[in-house]
Amino acid sequence: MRDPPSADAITAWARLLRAQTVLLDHVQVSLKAAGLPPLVWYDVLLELHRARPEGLRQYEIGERMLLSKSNLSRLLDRLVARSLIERRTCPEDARAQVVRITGAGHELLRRMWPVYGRCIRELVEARLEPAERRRLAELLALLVDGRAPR
Amino acid sequence: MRDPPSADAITAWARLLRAQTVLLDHVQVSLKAAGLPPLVWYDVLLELHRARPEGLRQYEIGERMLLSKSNLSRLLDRLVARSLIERRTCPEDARAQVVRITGAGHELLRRMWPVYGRCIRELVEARLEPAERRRLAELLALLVDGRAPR
DNA sequence: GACTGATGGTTGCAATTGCAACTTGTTCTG
DNA sequence: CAGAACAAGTTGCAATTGCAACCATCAGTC
Repeated sequence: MRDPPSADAITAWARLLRAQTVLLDHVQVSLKAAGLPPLVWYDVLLELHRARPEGLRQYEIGERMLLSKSNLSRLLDRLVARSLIERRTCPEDARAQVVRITGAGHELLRRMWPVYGRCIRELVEARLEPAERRRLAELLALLVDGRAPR
Repeated sequence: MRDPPSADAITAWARLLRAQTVLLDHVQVSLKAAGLPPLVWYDVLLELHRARPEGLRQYEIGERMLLSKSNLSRLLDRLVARSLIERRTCPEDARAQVVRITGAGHELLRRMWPVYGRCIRELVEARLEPAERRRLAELLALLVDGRAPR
């Protein structure tokens, strides 16, 4: 190839993929072992928790979480089926749905957090010193947002 | 929860998830836009390329890539169907399959690399200084392997 | 106000994935 | 060496995902 990436860029990339796969896998397995739903449910509910009390429109959730809209639509169906969220048509825009978290949704967040939090302690806190964690977070932010003045 | 993870651990974790999602998505979209197969094909072929000339047993590929065996079995079916790899029964163990990359497999690696490599340049090399890339790689390695003396 | 193009969301369909059961062959134990 | 436990892969089935077509509504233009 014309201008191949530098070796250290490739290494960083490879390790990013690997780290994410390994750690995420650990979390998913832990959740499943505890009889809890998949992580993406937690993420959705957490977004909705943060967006209280107004809730979010579906496309806003999709943007934040980088989920395709069809995927999201059916994911929300499942959450509605368990009464973890409620979907109601938006007063200002009849096409749109406004999504809100329910009491049961909060309850599930509360039950998932101990397992999820423990994973974060084991996987991140136990393996990196505070300064290292901060540095890692900083570098990952650069990776996502570039050096743009935000 | 009893002993919640520190804020910086949570931030680092959240950014890791986000970084991986955003960057990986970019790569997948680029590959698709170029009419190329998904990244996991590349990864498998690359493992097999590295393992020349003997090839690998299926479970070895599974271990390296953290793929479930049923998933892997069918993924390899697809690669065989395109003649990118060949599967033949292992002489020492009649249960096992030995997998090798073919000429067409190498050819596909060669065609995917420009697109993949460009992504790495854009996503990693362009956004982090060399020292930052090395530091990131270092921290991610700690995250995966712990501080164990390797 | 009717027409055109964009937007928010859903749905049908095909491809991928995960789980559990199964097949075949190996290894261990007595 | 028989029998039990185990390991490598495959397969059936259900759940999830992605893509494209679609429906309904909204916004802009004339």
